Amino acid sequence: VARTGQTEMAVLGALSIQPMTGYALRDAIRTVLGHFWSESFGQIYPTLSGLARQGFVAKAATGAHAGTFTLTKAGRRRLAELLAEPVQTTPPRNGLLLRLFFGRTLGREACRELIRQARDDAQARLAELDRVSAEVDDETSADKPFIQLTISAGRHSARAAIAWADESLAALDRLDTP
Amino acid sequence: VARTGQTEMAVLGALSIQPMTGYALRDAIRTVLGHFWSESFGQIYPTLSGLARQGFVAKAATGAHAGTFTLTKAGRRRLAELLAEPVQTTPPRNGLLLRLFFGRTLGREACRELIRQARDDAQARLAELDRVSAEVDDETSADKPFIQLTISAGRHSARAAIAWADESLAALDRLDTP
DNA sequence: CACTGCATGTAATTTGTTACATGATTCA
DNA sequence: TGAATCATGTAACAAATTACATGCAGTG
Repeated sequence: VARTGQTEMAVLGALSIQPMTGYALRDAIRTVLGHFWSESFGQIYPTLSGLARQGFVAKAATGAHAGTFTLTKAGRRRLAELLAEPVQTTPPRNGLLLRLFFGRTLGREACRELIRQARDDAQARLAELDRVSAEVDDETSADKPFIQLTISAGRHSARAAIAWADESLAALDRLDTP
Repeated sequence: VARTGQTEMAVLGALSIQPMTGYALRDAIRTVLGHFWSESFGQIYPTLSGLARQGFVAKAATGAHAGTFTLTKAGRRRLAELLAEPVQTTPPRNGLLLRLFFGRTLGREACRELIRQARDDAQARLAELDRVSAEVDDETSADKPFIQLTISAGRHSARAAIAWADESLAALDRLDTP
């Protein structure tokens, strides 16, 4: 069961910021990269084993970081290599829009409910990102400006979703009372 | 090889708007739903066979629509059922943001290039959606308002991407000349 | 000492993509 | 009559999720 470059990139990248155990890695990917990335549980350990076998990461046996996986020189090179590869976009699959497209069959009220739900989700996402952004601003790290870039992307996207939802709810209301 | 509800929904939904051959279906999903949905080639025929076996679609043998797949009564019920199911969101996997997050390793200029690329893509997407929106506005169909909803979502998202890209490029420039 | 969280892994299953294979029809 | 497009499918492969299984360490 070979692993793909995508998962490798996330794992190597996370370890480039800090040595971690597999468990902590999973947690970091969920909480830190969670806004734009995800790895399923069963991916991480096999990927780590593979990377270790190829000499890209090493499990520290001693010292303060005992038990954690560390990026090797070769691993750092491999990461740079992977990052330089062209971005592969995943084919879009938006279940919400698919349902709205067939809104005539689904019914207007159900559509409204879906949109309201999407609006609430976006609102919550935005609040969370605002919180995280402020938190990141307080720490000092060479990665900070890049992290803020990704957070900003999430905020723009959330605000767009909210604006769209409001507009769409109004448009649906106009359908009922022409 | 059982098929999932997601693909079924897209296929039944497309056929609810117009009877089509499998080939046309693939084309319609690519061009009409393409902004927010995709089905790989090898999914459509097996799904159609499955739906036919269950009596949700029928291949018209005669008449003007000979050779096309048509939604049956049961199929229409099944579609309503599927549309009513809760939206399952796919786990996020944004290769662009993953790379930017590790921007320190990737390098500033490479980051800029990625963002410029993303901006161009969004710009092209927006122009295309504007075109499609105007096109849809001209025809008269009961589906029109719902279709416009999905197009509007794409436009909001594209505009957000452009604004984010501009902001981010400026932020990266400020890093170089503090 | 029971419970919670840390830590590591495997197996089964689902899902989806790519590439291949085939034949009919249309059009230049 | 050759090339392109329409049309239908299958097989091999790749990727990812879920659920299962296990053990240790700290703590109330």
